[in-house]
Amino acid sequence: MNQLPKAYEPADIEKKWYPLWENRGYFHSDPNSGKPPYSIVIPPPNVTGILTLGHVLNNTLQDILIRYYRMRGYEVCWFPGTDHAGIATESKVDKYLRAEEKICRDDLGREEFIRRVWQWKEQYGGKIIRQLRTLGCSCDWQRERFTMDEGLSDAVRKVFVELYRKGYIYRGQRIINYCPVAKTALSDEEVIYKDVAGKFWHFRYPLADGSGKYLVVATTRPETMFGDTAVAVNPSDERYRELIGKEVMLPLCNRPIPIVGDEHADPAKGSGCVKITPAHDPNDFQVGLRHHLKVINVMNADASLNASVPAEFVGLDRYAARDLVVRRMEELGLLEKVEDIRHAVGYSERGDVPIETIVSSQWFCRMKELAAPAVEAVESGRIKFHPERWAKTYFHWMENIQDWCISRQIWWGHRIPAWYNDANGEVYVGMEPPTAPGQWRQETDVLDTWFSSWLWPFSIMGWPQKTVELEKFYPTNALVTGPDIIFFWVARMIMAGCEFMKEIPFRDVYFTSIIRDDKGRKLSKSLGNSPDPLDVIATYGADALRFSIIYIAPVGMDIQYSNDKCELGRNFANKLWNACRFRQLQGPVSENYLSLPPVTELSSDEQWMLAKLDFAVESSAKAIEQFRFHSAAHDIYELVWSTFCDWFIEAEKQPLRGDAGERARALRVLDYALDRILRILHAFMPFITEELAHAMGFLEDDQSIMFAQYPEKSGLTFDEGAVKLVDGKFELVRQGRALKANCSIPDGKKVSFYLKAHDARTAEFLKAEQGSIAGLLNAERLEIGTDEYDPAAKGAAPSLLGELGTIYLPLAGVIDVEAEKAKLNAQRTDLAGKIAGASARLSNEKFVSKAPEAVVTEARRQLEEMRSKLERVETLLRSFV
RNA sequence: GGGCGUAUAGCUCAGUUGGUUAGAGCGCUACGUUGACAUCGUAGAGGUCGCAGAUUCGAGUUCUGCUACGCCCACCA
Repeated sequence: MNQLPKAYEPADIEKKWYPLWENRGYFHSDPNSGKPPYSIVIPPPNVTGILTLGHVLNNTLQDILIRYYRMRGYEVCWFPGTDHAGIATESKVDKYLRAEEKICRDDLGREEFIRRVWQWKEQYGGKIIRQLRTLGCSCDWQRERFTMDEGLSDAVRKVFVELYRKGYIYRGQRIINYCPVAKTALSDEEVIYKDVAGKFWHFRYPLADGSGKYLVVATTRPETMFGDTAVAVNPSDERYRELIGKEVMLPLCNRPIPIVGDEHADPAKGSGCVKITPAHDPNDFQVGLRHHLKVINVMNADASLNASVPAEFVGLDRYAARDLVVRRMEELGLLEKVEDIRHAVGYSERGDVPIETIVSSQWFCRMKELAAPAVEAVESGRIKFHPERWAKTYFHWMENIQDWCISRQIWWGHRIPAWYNDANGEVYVGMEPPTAPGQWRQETDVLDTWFSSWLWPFSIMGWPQKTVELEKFYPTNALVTGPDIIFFWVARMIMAGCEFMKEIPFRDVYFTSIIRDDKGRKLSKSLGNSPDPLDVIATYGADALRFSIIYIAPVGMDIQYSNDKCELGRNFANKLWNACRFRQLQGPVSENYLSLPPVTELSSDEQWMLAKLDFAVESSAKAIEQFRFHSAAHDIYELVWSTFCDWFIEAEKQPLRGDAGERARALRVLDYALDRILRILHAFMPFITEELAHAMGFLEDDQSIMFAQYPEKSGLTFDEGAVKLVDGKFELVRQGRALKANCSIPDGKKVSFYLKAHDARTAEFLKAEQGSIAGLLNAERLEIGTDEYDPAAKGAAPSLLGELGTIYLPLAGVIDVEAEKAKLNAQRTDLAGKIAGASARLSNEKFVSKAPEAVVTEARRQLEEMRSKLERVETLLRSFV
């Protein structure tokens, strides 16, 4: 066994263990094992993606669950993989080709472009998957999948065909969101609304009867006026009732359009007249349907104006057209006024440009029927959300669910399995191309990326084939993801699971916090405030990053992250390292550390330690099972640093210097505790715990802490009184140190203390602990008694009162009497106030009669205690006179 | 417009079903290398728990209203 270096250096250790784990197949699961299953599917990162702090948090949490349940004896499987991310990848590769080869998508043509994307994917894709290994994630890499793998593509086609045959999937002409950069339709969820400054133009539309009268209509989108096919007024609006059925002359086009009566027009808004552009506005589209209006699309795919508009506007970009329309209207004296407004404008999620709403022929999926069982699954509690409140968001969306626009006019993705026969107008939809004779032309559109993602929990396990993986691991246990994709992904997976598997895809959904910088800003490349996790790992270590991010993650709120917060985890790792180093310097591991001697043979300190350890074993396990990771991390941190290192190791330095029996027992308890601490911690800090478990001799070379059993409680029953006495003992030690510090005595200088116990039984305990207390105080001499101690007789002595007694620091002649008196007076005032409060409460008849018995008894006990404390303070004060 | 969240120490946050004297980490101050650890130790300063009411013997904790900040959904001709 090599001696541990003085400081923990994570780099080499992390590099050593991960390949070893992976090569030994530790991450690979056996669906045929008899163990109970525990499974998670990874939220598949984009194949173009690189590791961000969001991924670090998300995947650390999943790894904690996986490692925890593995140690609990489950057959765990964490299914990893990546998403083809249609639009994102297509534009990324397009950019790459433009930069590297000065060619673009359209130069290559569909087939060649797709070939090049695959090529790019093989070469650069999936980087994030390699980075997850650096973080220590114990994914079953042999089961890694990609959403465009053959099997997963089968699943997509099968689902499409099934839903088509069921009548849920249909092709229709409707208003959709359109991104002029990606030149494709988008779903409602891919539109981000931003509040921006804009203008509200009020135009005069002259009546067609030549009377010179006009109607005023207002718009934020002047360039779409060429698509106007009516002006609507409310039928109940007296001002315009007479005009319904008449026509206005659409300026610039000089095309007459009807005035229709429709409830959509709100008499209270503006002039009460509203222009109707069915091709470019969802509401107007509905009005158009009601009145059988013409639908005139005025835009090309890139959002420039098309040939349906007057010649001087054709080909103009939408914003150039807007300016020109306004100018021409003004010239015609038809611009009534312009208002500045702030309004929400839809932006394309990927392209970050304003989207267009246009009428277009697309494929849709009807969602209402699919939503019903998915709502029920969450309502009934079969699926639980953590934090629970996200269920409200989910219900709200599900109850108002709209049909899903699933077709995309791009090339990278699952091509829609539909074929058209132009000769007879027939449409064929099937898993395989049509075999019927005739000229068949396949649909050129591909499916929305999420149309494969929503099948992920079962397509990754081989569906539609019947596989042992599905049999064993579906439904999965937990899903860990961000609340930002609750609609995109979580809701749809639940729907798909219910529809195609007739079974929910997961039981618990844990929504992670969003990570921000230390100023509360979102992390983004453009702000340059997005740290590279690999740099952080290189600086602090993967364990440190993992532990820190869990430790600082507030419950259900955003995380304020900065790299220096990783010092917490690094320091913690180093503390643990040195605790083990201390133990190692004491000699080889105890033979029998896996068990404990009977309680009666343990010192009170040891009982104290083991009682705290038992508590932490239980509380941290419960916290993990309830998805309170942050609380588990805090419990363990406290256990290791404060309980084990600050107090227990320090206290055990005495028995370690004792006789052989005492020393052996101390070593055995230290080993027992350390072994368990490492196992509790392993899920959080996999590398250092594996290293230490081996270095300490807890494991053989061919073993791994990954499969060590998660600790159970010791099974011993500790004397509660004894544990409390130790708490009191440590309090006295703390007070003794405080006395020394208050008198400005350097730690290194040895002084004598006098300890007066409150009663004979306590005195007996303290006497038994005399050596221990003296050691912890680094005291020259420590006297213990119950007899009356007269500080004046030995010179004025500063003192402090604890639960068990009073500790004195006799300093003949050297202490500041006035300062001492001031301190005691402050203590007296404090106690008197509290006693007044407590006795007031106790003399309140209502409190005594209504509060639970235990609370009243406890209050009485405390009052008594404070009174006797006060008495002692006053005695001391008198002694100074 | 509808919904959700947050407000506790200088900063970031804990605080379980109401029950004594509200905690931690970082930062700050003082002292300190006693053979695990200066990535450390010891001690200390620092809080009328956003505001106003209500319920209760008792409220950081429950209820109502308000203020501030943040997020989501919808609408905006």
